[in-house]
Amino acid sequence: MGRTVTFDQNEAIEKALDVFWKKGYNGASLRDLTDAMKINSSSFYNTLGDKHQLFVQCVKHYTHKRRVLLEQRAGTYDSPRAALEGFIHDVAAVVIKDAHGCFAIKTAFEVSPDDKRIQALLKEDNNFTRTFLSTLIRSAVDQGEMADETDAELLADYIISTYTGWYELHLLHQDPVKINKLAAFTARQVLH
Amino acid sequence: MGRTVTFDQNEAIEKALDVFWKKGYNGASLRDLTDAMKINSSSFYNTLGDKHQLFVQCVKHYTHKRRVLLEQRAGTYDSPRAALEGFIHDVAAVVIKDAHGCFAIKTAFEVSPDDKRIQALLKEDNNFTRTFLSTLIRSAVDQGEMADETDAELLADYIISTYTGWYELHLLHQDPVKINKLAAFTARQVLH
DNA sequence: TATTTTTTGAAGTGATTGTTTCAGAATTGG
DNA sequence: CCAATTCTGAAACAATCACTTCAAAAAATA
Repeated sequence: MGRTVTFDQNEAIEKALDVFWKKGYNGASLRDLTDAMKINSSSFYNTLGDKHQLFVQCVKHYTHKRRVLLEQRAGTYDSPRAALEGFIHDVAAVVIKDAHGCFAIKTAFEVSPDDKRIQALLKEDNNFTRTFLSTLIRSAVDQGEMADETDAELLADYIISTYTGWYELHLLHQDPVKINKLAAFTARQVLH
Repeated sequence: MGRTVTFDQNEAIEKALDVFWKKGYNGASLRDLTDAMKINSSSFYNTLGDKHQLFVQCVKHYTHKRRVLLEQRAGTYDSPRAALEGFIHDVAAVVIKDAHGCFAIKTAFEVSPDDKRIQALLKEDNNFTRTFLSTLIRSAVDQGEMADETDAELLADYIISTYTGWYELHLLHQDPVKINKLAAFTARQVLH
């Protein structure tokens, strides 16, 4: 047996994600990426493949991390209605925090129309969030916290499409108050 | 006097806009652009400036065109409430039609954090839409078509942020029914 | 039509793109 | 400690990037 790889692959992907997040897929050069990952390009091509494969790994890493976070948070609430309200305000906090917007949304607009591999990953991530929300909504209905005639799927899509817009508004105006107001308004609308 | 420019500058900008719209700022090469515009690169640099100046012109062209269309449509309705409802369904139709999403939103995510010139243009466009909507809402309130306590600014931001998300959903799922359902739901929520 | 002015086409600029090559350093199992 | 194997660093790859140069073609004025 020969020498083993010295650098942490997961750590490298996180560094690369930062670069892609900031500069986008086309805006990030391989030099930007290898500089951030602190590995030589030969090591990169030997282990992680090429630029596109790295990007796929970054998208997977990002969506997986969000998924885990989502499930962790959900467990801390003691009613589905409270979980929904918590979700909406959590999203607002993330929108305000992320300087370059949501990596998934950014990627959806930049590469997804022409890159079916990436599109499939983002679609899957989107479906997960929708299922997560619609399940929560159905539980709330079952427990009498929300009206019986509520369309869970529709309301889930509604919530998702609403907060997507918050990212754009924050990118342009950088006004945290505006985002928080919108979140409060959305919570009121959804939970009436 | 010498020779005059033979190509139509406005037409060239429209062609360039198509390329930027499809490939993004970083994804579009100068070859892509001059090929689409059907002019030589020397003619391009002599008249339109460089890549970034062309992009600025494209953003201006796009936002201006939308602005004109918005004002035209608004005149065809006979009540502010009907105009609001019409606006929401018009947006849904555009979302379904545009293969690569809204150029302004796409650009907001791709370049606006690092390009203050572009950010300012998009912010201005966004402000125009908000003013347009909030004016409409205030008129509706004045005419007794909407509740007195309505926060016009907030509701305008709410509508904008909601339909931004429709673009992303349509990019990923390409499901017109879903978009129309969301539009109908949003109209119901806003106009209750 | 002659002259002046400007545009145009083709080729070429250096820099950067993503990717490869390969010799030598490093680390493993025997 | 040796030999086999694998990783690493630096240099180089062709292709493409945004952009320039310049002579010749074209058109406007006189």
